Amino acid sequence: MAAKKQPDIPGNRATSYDVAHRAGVSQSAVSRCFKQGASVAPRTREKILVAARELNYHPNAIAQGLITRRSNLVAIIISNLTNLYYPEVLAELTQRLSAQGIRVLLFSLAAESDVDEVLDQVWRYRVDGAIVAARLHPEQLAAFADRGVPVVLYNRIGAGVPVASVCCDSVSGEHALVEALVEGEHHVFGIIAGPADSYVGEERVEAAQRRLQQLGRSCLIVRGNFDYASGDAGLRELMQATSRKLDALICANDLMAIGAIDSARINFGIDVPNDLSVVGFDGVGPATWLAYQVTTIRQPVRRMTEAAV
Amino acid sequence: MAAKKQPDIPGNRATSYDVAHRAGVSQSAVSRCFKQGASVAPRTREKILVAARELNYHPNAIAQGLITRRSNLVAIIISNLTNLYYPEVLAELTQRLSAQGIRVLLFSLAAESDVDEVLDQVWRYRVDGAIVAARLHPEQLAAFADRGVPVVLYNRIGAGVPVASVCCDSVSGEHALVEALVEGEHHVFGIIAGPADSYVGEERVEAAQRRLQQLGRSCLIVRGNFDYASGDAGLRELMQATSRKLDALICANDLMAIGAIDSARINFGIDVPNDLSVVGFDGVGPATWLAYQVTTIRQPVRRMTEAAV
DNA sequence: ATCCCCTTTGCATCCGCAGTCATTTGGCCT
DNA sequence: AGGCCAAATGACTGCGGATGCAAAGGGGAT
Repeated sequence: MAAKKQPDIPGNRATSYDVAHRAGVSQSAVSRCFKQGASVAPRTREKILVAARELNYHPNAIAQGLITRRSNLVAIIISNLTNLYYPEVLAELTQRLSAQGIRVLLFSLAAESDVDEVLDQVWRYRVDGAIVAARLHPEQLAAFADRGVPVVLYNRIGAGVPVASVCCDSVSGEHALVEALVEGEHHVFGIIAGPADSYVGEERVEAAQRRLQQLGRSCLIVRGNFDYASGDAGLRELMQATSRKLDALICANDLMAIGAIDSARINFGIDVPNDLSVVGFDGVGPATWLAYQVTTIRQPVRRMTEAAV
Repeated sequence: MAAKKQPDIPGNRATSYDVAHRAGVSQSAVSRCFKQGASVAPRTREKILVAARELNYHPNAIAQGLITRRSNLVAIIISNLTNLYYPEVLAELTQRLSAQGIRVLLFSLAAESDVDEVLDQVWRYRVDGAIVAARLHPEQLAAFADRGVPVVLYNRIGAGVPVASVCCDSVSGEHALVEALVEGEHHVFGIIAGPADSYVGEERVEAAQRRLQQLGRSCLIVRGNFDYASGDAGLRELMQATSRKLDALICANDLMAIGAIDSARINFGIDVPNDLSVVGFDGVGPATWLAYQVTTIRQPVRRMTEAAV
């Protein structure tokens, strides 16, 4: 008479015991039934599944995580999601991880200094791994190692610490871009680099610069910070710095390339791409828009994420 | 002698018992120490905190979740992250929720049909709430209610079911846009709508259309599906359908507006904005780029997310 | 029919922590 | 010094499910 549990009250979810009771078996049987590969008689399994459906039972992942010590969670830490490039990566990652039965715990940083707070949370949730697209101090990286949490750095590299990381092959990508430009009879080269502390930015620029030298070309370099506005700013700087007519521009990422193109057309009346060729790097969506058609190296998002998994 | 636990082995994390033992207190004390508002003597707290730091102890959120029945997790379900508009929202949301001590479990859908799989996971993790920017069947919505999981629909609305949702005030936004266009001496109006099953899309278009009628203007409407390509396609359709010179174009979102602008310039040689005014809706980043300067209503992301929390 | 072996099943225990209750401690007043 | 009350602390249980182990069941071969 005194029903301790009222199955109709919202939030009072069925447990494996409830299912077991209803199916007339033990809790272990229910547990085994939901763990594939376990030995359960077809008849029993059927009974249990029916009972589970009737009670609307879903195994409690929290409890599972507690006992198995596997949360099936990975943390994804991204410094600034508005980067235009990350959303694509993120979508790809979450879907791919989902397919593996792994859930994504997302963290996004308002400021780089928040990393420590975020990491605290990461530890608490006992994640099985982490994918990081943000700057990490060596000691933060070491913290992952201490706790046995696999980390994959995305387009970053560990400063002196051995750590897994997936990066696109910036070097050969830039080489290809430079070669294409040189073959296209371009002569006055400009480069808009990324911020000095960006690993990929530096790598790309260095690669481009080296190749240009090998091919006997020189170039001007200015710095941006990967956003749209710094494409504009970078172009202005370059225009001021050179007296000769700039006809090839290499940008460390697509967004700056787009900014530079817009600026060239609007502020300087330059005909892109006829009078000035602009190349970027990333292959983000907008680069393919009619107005831009930036030549760019599309980062192999798919393969990169696969490797990350 | 026989150390059962070797604290140095990675992955073997300290528990509250370990901390208690080291600090010479009971496990309860440790627990209380990390729960603010509990009564712990300052001296004891100090001892515990020292021990915790030495052992690198972080409370296990999984175990906490199991016993308190609060996971401190919210699910965020987004159908297509590449929408350009969502990343901004997502970043804002994660940061805001983090500030509240709530973590984000991210799900992204490859296809609308995957919703049920995703929901299964959502139930398993016993999330405390969910924010959904995807189409949900009424029965799916009902499932949330059954389980007592608060849902917030983002720019969607429940089909006949009462449910919390945050939306931007599309109606007055569109009214304002239309009025601005009419005052600007525009005469031939075109509208590129969203897909028929998009709630916000329809709402925006209807609002614009109604206002145009009130002001004695008529317009042509074609459909798109919110992406860049359909801005181009929509414009082509409109150009074909009307003999008079189109001079005002209203798009249901920014991305289509951008697509239309590019198409107008490149495929039709139209001078935007001098010969054709284009307005959008969203206020996504690229809309503010030099080349576009789309007039748009910026959705109040900040306030919307706050409301969602 | 008997025996044997393999598949099913149930029991008991543990994962790490929060909260309940009973006990102890310490401060303070008379 | 004795007594009293509130604050501080510890033993204990349970959240929901996984898993080792022993017991029970079923089928075939002899």
